[in-house]
Amino acid sequence: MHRPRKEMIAETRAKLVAAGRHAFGSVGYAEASMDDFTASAGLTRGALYHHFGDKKGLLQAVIAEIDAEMSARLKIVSARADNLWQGFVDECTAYIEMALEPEIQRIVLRDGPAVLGDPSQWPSQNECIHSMAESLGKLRDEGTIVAVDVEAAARLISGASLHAAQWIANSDDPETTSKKAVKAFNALLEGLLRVPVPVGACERAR
Amino acid sequence: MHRPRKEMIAETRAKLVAAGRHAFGSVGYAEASMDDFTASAGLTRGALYHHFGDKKGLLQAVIAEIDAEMSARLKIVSARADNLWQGFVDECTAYIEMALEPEIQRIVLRDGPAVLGDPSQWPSQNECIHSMAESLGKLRDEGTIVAVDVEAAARLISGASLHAAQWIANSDDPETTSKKAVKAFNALLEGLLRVPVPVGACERAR
DNA sequence: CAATTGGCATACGAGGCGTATGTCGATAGG
DNA sequence: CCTATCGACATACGCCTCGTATGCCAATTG
Repeated sequence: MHRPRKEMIAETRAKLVAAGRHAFGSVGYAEASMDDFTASAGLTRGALYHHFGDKKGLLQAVIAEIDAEMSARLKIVSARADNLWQGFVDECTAYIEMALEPEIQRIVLRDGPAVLGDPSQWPSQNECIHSMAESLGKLRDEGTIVAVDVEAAARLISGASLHAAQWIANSDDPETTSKKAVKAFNALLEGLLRVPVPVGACERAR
Repeated sequence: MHRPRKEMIAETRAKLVAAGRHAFGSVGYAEASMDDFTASAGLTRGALYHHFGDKKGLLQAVIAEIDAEMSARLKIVSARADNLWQGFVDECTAYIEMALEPEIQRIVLRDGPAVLGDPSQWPSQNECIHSMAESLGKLRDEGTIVAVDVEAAARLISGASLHAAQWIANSDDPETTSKKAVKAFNALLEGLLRVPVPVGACERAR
């Protein structure tokens, strides 16, 4: 019976990830002492180095976990809508809302890029951006949006969402700031839509 | 004659900022040793702590310097165009191009937010975002764009530009990636436009 | 010309990180 | 059933970096 053994190991990994996630999320990556948060999990740095190589390795594992959760949430949101476009807009809104959560904002959106470099190069290949690109691909095939590179559009939108979220989160009056941001955001999104008026006007102008 | 004295002090400050800027830009904030780069300027950490308080203080000074340069460049670009909309589009393009520069990308866009927090709260109140918001305000008064909060729009656009730039910079084929990004970016920008589209905008979008 | 201020260097202590090494229990082969 | 090996994790050590306290020297000021 070699199950208990494997389970203990998995549990140790999980405890380290959880402790790291909490520490990174609350005090930030740079200020999180490995001695401290491994001890809070009843372990030492020895276990951390054994499983993750170094502090960066643990950060990667933490981010991969959060990224998977975000991706799952986005998929649920987009699948729930009546039509594809609405599903996509809901997905964007959900993305902004997730970016408002302190843990996600700090670990994935601030410390992550600073420590691990550009997110588009991460091993956990930004599941949630891929999810958005997928939705955009369907919309393009459907003819709802103009012909653009879906990954490019997804990245631009996620970038805009991210900044909007940070701006809102640190605002004096998050409520009204949020309204402003969402309105401007929707205006930008309409640029993607293949509606008669803008396109016709564009061609006539030529 | 108290000029030489003041000049020496200003020169020391400038040397520290320059050394820090170089170190932060090449190896990153976290990896930059204060002992090393102050020594490279012929000084010690004593001078740094005297003038800037701590490592973060120097980073702020470096970012303020870079931000001022960026703002000046953007103002020149937007003033050079034939009409306001064209000037704004040029400004956005220039912003993306600046975000491609490794020094700006690393110091202002990656390490800065991680160490100093959300850029919208910085003392150097993001001059360049303010510049973009100004341009947008004129466009709105002119009736060229729809009625949105200009600061919100400016932040969304800068966020999108920033991500686009990082994506391009780390791409295997920056040339074609750039084309994709710019096309998608222009599509989003058209969401801001009232119809009819000003002449010139269409060709650029295609 | 003396006193004081301020710019900057030196010296010291405290963590934090990474590595090398040790220990113990579990698994596997005979 | 017994033993050898391997892997999971802890402990111990040295290096580096940061922040502060202290000291020195030159320049300004009255």
